Parts: sequence; C-alpha cells; structure tokens
Amino acid sequence: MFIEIEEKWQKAWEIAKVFEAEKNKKEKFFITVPYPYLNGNLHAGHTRTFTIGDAYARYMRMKGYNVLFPLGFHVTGTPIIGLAELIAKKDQRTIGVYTEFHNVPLNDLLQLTNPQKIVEYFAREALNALKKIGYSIDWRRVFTTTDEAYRRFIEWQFWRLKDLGLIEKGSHPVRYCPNDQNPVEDHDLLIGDEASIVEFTVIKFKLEDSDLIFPCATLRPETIFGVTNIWLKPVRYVVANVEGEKWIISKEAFEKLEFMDKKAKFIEEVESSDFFGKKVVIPLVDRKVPILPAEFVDTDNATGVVMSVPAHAPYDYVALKDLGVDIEPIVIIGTDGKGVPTKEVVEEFGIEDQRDPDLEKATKFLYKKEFHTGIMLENTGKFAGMRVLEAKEKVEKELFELGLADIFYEFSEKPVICRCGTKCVVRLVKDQWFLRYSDERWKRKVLELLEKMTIIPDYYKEEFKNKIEWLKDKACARRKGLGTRIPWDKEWLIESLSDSTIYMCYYILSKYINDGTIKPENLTLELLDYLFLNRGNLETTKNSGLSDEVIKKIKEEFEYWYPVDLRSSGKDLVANHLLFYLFHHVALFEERYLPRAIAVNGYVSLEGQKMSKSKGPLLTMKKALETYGADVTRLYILHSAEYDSDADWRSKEIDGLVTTLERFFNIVKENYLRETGEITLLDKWLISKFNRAVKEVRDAMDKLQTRKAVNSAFFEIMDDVRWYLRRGGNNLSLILDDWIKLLAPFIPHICEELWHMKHTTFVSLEKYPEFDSKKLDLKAEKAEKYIAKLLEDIKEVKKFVENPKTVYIYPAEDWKVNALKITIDKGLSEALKELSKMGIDKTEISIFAKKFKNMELIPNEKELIEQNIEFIEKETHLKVSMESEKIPLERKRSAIPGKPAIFIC
RNA sequence: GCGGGGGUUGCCGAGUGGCCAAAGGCGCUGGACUCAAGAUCCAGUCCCGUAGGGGUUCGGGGGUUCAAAUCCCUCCCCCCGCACCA
Repeated sequence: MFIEIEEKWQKAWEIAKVFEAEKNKKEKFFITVPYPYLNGNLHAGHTRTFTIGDAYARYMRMKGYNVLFPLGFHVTGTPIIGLAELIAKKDQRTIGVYTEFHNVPLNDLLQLTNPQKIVEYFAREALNALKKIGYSIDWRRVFTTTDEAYRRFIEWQFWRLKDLGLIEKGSHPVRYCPNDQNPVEDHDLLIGDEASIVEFTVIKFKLEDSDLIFPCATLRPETIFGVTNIWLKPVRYVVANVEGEKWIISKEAFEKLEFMDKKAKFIEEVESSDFFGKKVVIPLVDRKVPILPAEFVDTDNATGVVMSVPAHAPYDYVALKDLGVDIEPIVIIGTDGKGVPTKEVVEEFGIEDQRDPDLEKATKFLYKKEFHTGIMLENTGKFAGMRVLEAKEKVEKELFELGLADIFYEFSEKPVICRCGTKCVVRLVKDQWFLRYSDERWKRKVLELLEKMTIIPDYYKEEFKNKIEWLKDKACARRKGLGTRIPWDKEWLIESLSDSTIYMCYYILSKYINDGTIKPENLTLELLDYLFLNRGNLETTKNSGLSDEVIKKIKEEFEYWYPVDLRSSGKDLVANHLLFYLFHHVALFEERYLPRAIAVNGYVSLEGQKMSKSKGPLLTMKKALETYGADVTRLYILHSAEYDSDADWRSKEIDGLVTTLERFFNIVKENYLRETGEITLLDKWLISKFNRAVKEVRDAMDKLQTRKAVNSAFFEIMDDVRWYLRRGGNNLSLILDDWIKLLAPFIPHICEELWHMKHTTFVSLEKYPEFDSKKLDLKAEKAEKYIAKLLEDIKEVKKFVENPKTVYIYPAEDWKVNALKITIDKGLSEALKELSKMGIDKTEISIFAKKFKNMELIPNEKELIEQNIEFIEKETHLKVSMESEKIPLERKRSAIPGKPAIFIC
C-alpha cells in the first residue's frame, strides 16, 4: 500500500508550506466546508464532504487560483456536555458505541469525563485524521469555537444583529423532562422520539349561569358551529383558578399547566358526574348544549375536556350512539358526500363502538378530507362559503381576539419518556431570545441573494427558496451547553447553530490569533466593525491596542479573500446551517462580501445501513485510512456516488480499488522514464482520446461532479491505456505527465510520488492539463475503432466455425468507396447513376443502395488491415489472409466501406 | 399533508429524441498465465442464433413521433426535510 508514500509527501508539503495561502497577485478562490462537530471521531460522512472540498480546492489551485481552504472545529452546544456526563456515569450504551464505532480505546474513553477533555481528545484525533488523508488545508488558521477570541467574535456578531433589531424576546414550547429540569433532544429519549408538539386550541365554554369555564381542547376550532354537547370522562376533575378564571380540567392537565406558563391555583377536586346533564354555552355561537359522559375521553390529552361535533368527529358520533342520547348531528362542512359525514365514515370502516381502534383511522381520514376539500356551510355565519383550511384560522383568530380561546401544547404521540425514566411534558420557555428569521424584509434580501448565487446541484435552489420562505423565528439561546453567553443577558448561552453562521471571515483573524499577533482582548467591537463592516476607521479602532499596520494588513486580507466563493456541505445542513449562513451574511455584510456559491452533497451509508454517531454503525475516517490509506479512500469516496446522490460505502468495492490503484502505479512507473520513439497513428489515437478525457474531467470538475471526473480521469483513461498497450503501443510516456497532473486532485500522494520520478516541483502546484482541440485526431480514432470492430466481428464469426484456421478479410471494392463519396457529396441517386454507367452488376447496385447508410469512409482501409495483420493474428489465433479467391461471392458482396467482408474456414 | 429528489440490464449507477442491448465500477462464469493461489490479461454475463444477425427490455398503463429509457398524460412505489438538534 501507499502509506509510506503518503506520509512522505504530507511532510514535504508541510515543510514547503505549499497550502499556506497568502494574499498575492493571483485571483483568489476561497472555499470552505463546515467545521466538524467534535462529539466523536470524524466519519465517512465528513470524509465525503471534505474530500470533495479538497479535490476541488486542489483542482482550482492547479487551475491557477490562489486557493484558501481552512478548517476549524465546532464544539459549542449540548451534545459534548451530555457525552461527558454519560461517560462519567459509565453509561454502557455510550461506552459500547464509542469503543466499537468511534474506535476510542476504552482507557482513553474513560478519561473523558468533562467537556474540556472531550474537546481536546477529539480535536487531536480529528487533526490527525485530517492530516493523514492529505487535505490541502491551511492549518495555521485552525481554531475551536470555545476559544476566547472566537467568543469575542460571536459577541460582536450578536451585538450587531441586535442593533439591527433582528434579535428579540419571545417564548416557545419544548419537550422537557421535569426530573432533569431540562429540555430533551431526540437522543435523550427512551420512548417517543417521533413525537412532535401539537398546538391545541382551547375554547372556553361557560357553564350556564355560572363563571365556571369548561376549556375544550380541539384541533378543529372551525367545527365549533357543529357542537351539540361537551364530553367529560366520568372521573374526578380539578377546579382551578387559571389566571383569574375558574377552569375545570383533568388532573393531568392541571399538572401540565404549570409548565405552560399559566398561573394555575388548585381550588378543589370534583366528580365530573356532578355536571352531567347541565348546560354550557358555546362561545361565538351562543347556543346551549349539555355536558355528557364519555369513556373515550383521554384525561391525559390536553385539558381533558372535549367538545362534541357528532357530524364531523367520528368519536363523538359513536359515543352519542353508545349513550343512546337523542341528539341530532349538525352538519356544518360540505364535501362531495350528501348525508352526515361521520355516519358514512363509521359505516364504511365498520365501527362498532367507541373502543374500536379503527376510530382513529376514521377520524384521520375524515379530518384530512374535510380540511383539504371542505367548504363551510350556511349555518356558520360569516364563515359560510369559506374553505375549511381558511376558516380554521379565521375562527381561531376571532376566538382569541374575544378572549374566548387559549393554547394548550401536547405531544402528538405518547408516551414520551426521558432516558431517566420520567414522563416528559411540553414546557413553554419564556423570555427566550429569538432570531427573527420570519422578518419579511430579511427574507426578501436572502431570496435576492439566492437568485444571484450558484447552487450545485441547481435544483437545490428551489429547495432553498422554499426553506427560506418557510423559516420561522428561531430560539437562539440556551440554558445549558458549551458556548458564548449572550453579551447583554449573561443568563443565556448562544445556541450552537447560531454561533456558526459567519465564521468564515474569522479564518482571516485566526491566523493572527494563532501566531500571537492578536490577543482576544484586542478584538474590540470597533475593530471588528472596521474590519468586516467598513464602519469607522483606523482612529476608531485604536481601542484594540493593535498597531495601524497590523489592522491595515488584516483589513487588506479580508478584502482580498472575502467573499466565500464556494461553501461545500452535506445536504443535512440545507434546512438549518446553510440557511442561517445566508441570513446572517445578508444581515451584516455589504453586498460584495456575500456568498457566491453553495454545493450540496449526499449522505454516506455503510453497506446499505444508515450511519449514526450515537448508535452506530459508523466508519471513522481514521479507520478507513488505516485500512486503505489516503489515496484509496479519497478515490473511492469521490467515485462512489455523484455529488448530489447518496453514497453507499461497501468494503468489497473499495478492496478492489487498492489493486486497481497499484496497477496504475506500476504502469506509470514502468513507462514514465522511457524514451519516446517515433509517433505512430496509435500514439496519436492515445493522445486524442486522452485529450477528450481532459475535457470531460474539466467539465465535470467545474460542476463538482467528482464521480464523473474520476470516471473519466482514471477508469476510462485506464481502459484506453490498456488497449494501447495491448495494441503494442510503446510511447505511453507521451501522456504520463498530463495523466499524473490530471489525477493529482484525487490521489495527490501517489501522483506526487510519480511526478518526482522526473521532476523536482510539486505536482500539487502544477498547471492542470488543458484541453487542446488540435490534439484531437479523428483519423486515428476512426482507425482504432475500425480495428477494434473488425476484431470483434472476426471473433463473433469465429464462434460459428468448427475448427477455424484462416480468416480472409476483404475490404469493400474501390467502386463502393467511390460511390459512397459521390453519395456523400451529391446524393444517392447521382451515385447510383454513376454506378450503372460504370456497368456495375444490378444486384450489387441495389445492395449498395440499401446499405449505404451503414457505410463509413475509412482512409486506406486495405493498408490499415495489412498493418495490423500481426495484431489480429495474435488476438484471434487465426491466420489472416487478404487473398480474395477463396471467399464466396455472397460474402464478398457484404463488404461495405468501413466493414470488410470476413470469411473464416 | 406540504416541499425536494428518485424508480435503467445480478448490484451500484451513466444515459434526456435516432450513433442504445445501453458508459464505468462491482459481482459472477469461462479461458490464458502459474507447481499452485493471488495479481494480471482475454472473453462472456436479457433471450435466440452453425457467419459479424435477430428478438424483447429501461416502475405500470396510455399517447405524440418515421423513431422514446429519453417528450406528454395518468397511476403505483421509494428516499429526504418539515426545526430548535448538531
């Protein structure tokens, strides 16, 4: 394998500082990939995104650009803290996953009991892996998001966003564990990670002649017009003072209210049966309806008080039937059906009673149908004629305005159980800081930017557009985790997706921070304003304590490198990070600093299985490198799938690549230093084909299609080379300089090694091969194609001959060739006329007329065959003869230009 | 449900009106080489065929066209996102 070669060149690159990018006269290209989050080792997913980025960086460098390709590490947020806790607790599952899949030795792992150690460990591991795979990263700029200087940078950013009015306070619901006193994420859950938070509308029904309120929870407020009664479960309920109102709710609901930012005071417990038969008033409608008992009511769902709409809610319809009460359903929504919708549905689903599990299905079915196609009927007052999906919102809005409604959050699925075993609740987090992504002006600016940007693949532009429009305000503050505190409200930490939006400009600073030129305290708001926003001047930045020269230099470098020319990322970041990246840039920077292009690549699965950091399976970059080495891994991941589709890592396939690469290595090594002799037609063919490949590779790489690029640059040229050698080609080295260069972005170490057999420069800094149409040689290509086809035909015919010895080859007679020329110049009829004038046999003329479309002019066909007799004999194990006497007439007749007659006996 | 993507020969996948039974990779079969294995090289890998040929294919159905994997209509199926999680 190539491990030694790889280490050798990595060292050489480092010593020669070939990837340390500095401002110069050349045109710049700034490419970034998202910095990895270090709650584990880098894996095949990172390998893919980063390798694509690196191949492109190397490609652009060889195309003559001054390329900056930096990387840092992301560690802010909660997962690292969570991980530290789990390791400290010696959580078996975690230990299993990290030793088995992240390849962390058990002894090392058990040391990682606090976030700091985790960050240090995985940063070291990541750096190792990233260097071993040979990325052309400028490592002088590396940083970690908990660095003091980075925090300064983030604080500055948040101040400026706040100045712009883009950060404000609000509240929002989260899944919450009352025991841990913390919001819970998917992986914190034992059961229920599918559950989402649903917003119930609570409609306040007043008890007749009383101030007692029955808060009915519903997802269909528009059906209020069809209410015939309300339901309580025949159990004990709670009467509570809820913000000045007297509510009757289930016990469970009462407990939940506390988390929903409602001041609820317990008054007493009551039997719901005390109210059965009494009447409540439907708000807005002002109709009186009875309170009735129902077993199907789930007291653990929302308020535990339910309004009954028997015409549109199958549960209600069935419950009324079960109860035997004589209440007529009130139909208020019209669809294509005629009668009472619930009646039809219940019959269709064959539902017996309210315990029938199919009731749920029937409910969903009807809900969907009515929501999407339903129209409000005349008995719904001013909402009559409206579509249901519109009426729903309007009714809700009106109820709220009149103070007749409230909101109750509930899980869509239950139960939701935390890993600690506690049942989770929905909690409304108050006074949370939000980024106002819903701001219309902000969105419009982002959309304008998007229009101007290049998005690869292009259909993602549409996807981005939709996501931008759909984006809502985002809570950007957390109680727990690593990160930077909100500078004006130190209780809160800045959420980790919000602190990684414009850090690409920080790479300009980090070089100076790492070499000690800048200390964290130098990064004053005024300095950053000046550097990045063109606000102020050298005078206003005096408080940084930096010299004018340093500031000028940094400023110049920012002006040079920004904006980011390409951000290449996995598709998992489309709906979050990449959006925020655009939003924050647009909000803060002047137009000329805005991102130019985004590329999105697909996932990587392992042997058909989804990878998972927290559960496995997982293939770490380190493991891949140990097993296959850098170049094999790189070539494999670049070739395994085209950028936008998902890749599946299969060890069987990559195993085969090792030998293919060795073959390449050996072929080049054996031929590279050989003197070239006289140029033959075959050599011209090779050069011509190679040139076509160059064009294909460049075209593909310009669109970041690495699979296509590798296919052309490696596999297809390899096939041509094999044919060339098989044909006795002797001047392979004619293309080897260029072939090595062509492959350098993909397999840089091997290419560097081979290159140095002949040169002393770095191939990584050489000029990428150019397509040269003058090197195309159609004549040579035609000739090779002709020979290949002839060989194929002979082999085909040979199959049908018993004990074959000799192949007679008979190229088309001159008259056919001439006739074809005339046909091409003057048309068929002219040619046929000529032929009869010449006295050619009528049968022959008619054969010609039928077949001329399949004919092709090959210069000197006969000569070409004669030159290749030896080759054909070797390949077919037949004697080749050009004598025509032995060939039967009907065989001879089949000879056409470009396809000689063959006779084997 | 909404939005985005997709269904091609054993598998992964290229292919967007004729040059397509359809690139490339992988797998499998046979042969050459070898003491042998591996590697390498060659051939085959939808069906039929004692002459380089013919037939049937590109999720299902229908249509446009001299001509469709490729265009139109319709149906079926699969994947991803829908958030506060990096």
